[in-house]
Amino acid sequence: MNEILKGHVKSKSTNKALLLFRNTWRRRGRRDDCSIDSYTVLFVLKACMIRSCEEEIKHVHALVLKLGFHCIVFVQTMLVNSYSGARLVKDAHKVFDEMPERNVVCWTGLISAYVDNGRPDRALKLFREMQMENVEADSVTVTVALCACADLGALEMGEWIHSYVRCKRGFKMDLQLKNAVINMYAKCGDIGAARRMFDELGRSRNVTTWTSMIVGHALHGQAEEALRLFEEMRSRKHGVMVPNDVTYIGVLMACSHAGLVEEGRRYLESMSKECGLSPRMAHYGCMVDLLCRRGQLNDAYQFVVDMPIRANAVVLRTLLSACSLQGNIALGAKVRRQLLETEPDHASDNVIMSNAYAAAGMWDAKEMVRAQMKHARKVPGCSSIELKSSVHKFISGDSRRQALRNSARS
DNA sequence: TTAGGGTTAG
Repeated sequence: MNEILKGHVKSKSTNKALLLFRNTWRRRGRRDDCSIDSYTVLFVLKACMIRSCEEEIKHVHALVLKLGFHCIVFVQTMLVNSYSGARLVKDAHKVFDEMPERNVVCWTGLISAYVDNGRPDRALKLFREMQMENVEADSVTVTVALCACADLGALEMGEWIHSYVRCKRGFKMDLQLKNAVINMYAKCGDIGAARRMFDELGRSRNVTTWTSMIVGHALHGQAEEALRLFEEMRSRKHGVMVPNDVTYIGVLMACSHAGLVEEGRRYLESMSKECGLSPRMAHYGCMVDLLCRRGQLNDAYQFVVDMPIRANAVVLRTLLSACSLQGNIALGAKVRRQLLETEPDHASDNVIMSNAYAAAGMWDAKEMVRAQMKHARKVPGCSSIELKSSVHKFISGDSRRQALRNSARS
């Protein structure tokens, strides 16, 4: 049965996998050869992880305890990963805490869990704890830790990790890790270091290497270089290098930062025509941003109306912010009405609109929005700085400073 | 037979 389960999970047929397991579970006891073992629950947990269903994971977790498989490290690691996939980081951490022995894979699983769930600061703290427990990081752990640095903008920590892997004897830096280094430098503001690493890679670059560098240049406002790299990537010089949908996000971001409307439209069109890729919300979002930055608000609105998919709140908010900044009250009010349908109770939309009314001297309208805001949920603003490889987080309206002691140099 | 890799709009 395990082989069939494995096949279903591999082909992402999670329904079939769970159905097979349920039937086998029901039949248990009637036959002597009940084939449920720790491998079975491992595959079932993997199916649950793909589905990210909280109830299913908790149900299988209960079964794991009942069957006595809770001390098997493979099962425990899969539980950590499954809980993380369902955004239940506390549960993932609880499983980890209860593990009698932890190896590098389960440490990496929990570090990834925090990165995946928007807590890169906690991820780096764990990375340091892991080292203090003398568990040696491997290339996967380091790749994930570098991603946490990139998310936090923690350049010092990223540099330390980079020099650690370069100096450590016998440590093999594979391409995925090198790509993570490029991404870390680009996101942490050292575009020169990112580019040096990219140049060093030469012919061993893959599509992710190219994409990371294109996105990096775009984020630094170096649109010309980003687009030049894209054209170079597509030239025969580098063999067959097919851009993917993320590469196109980088290209559209570059166009947006440089105000290249026509080029942006052309790239969006070429995405499906030349590469057979379907634009996603993020691509349309880039185009809306591009039109807005050029001051073409009506074109941006028409673009949203003509989009083959319904605009999400992020796209509408891009448009609303641009209307507010450029003083287009009428269009702003129209977009805000759509936003209220798409995502009501988002305080920042009302703040944007209220400020727009205030800037236009429309005090009654402003007061009306302010009155509505009293019932809205407010999410506090948050920022962080890195000092001597420690990340310090500040929450607005909160005098407490959360010093996150994740010093790297221990 | 068994666990981990992270280039994504604002």
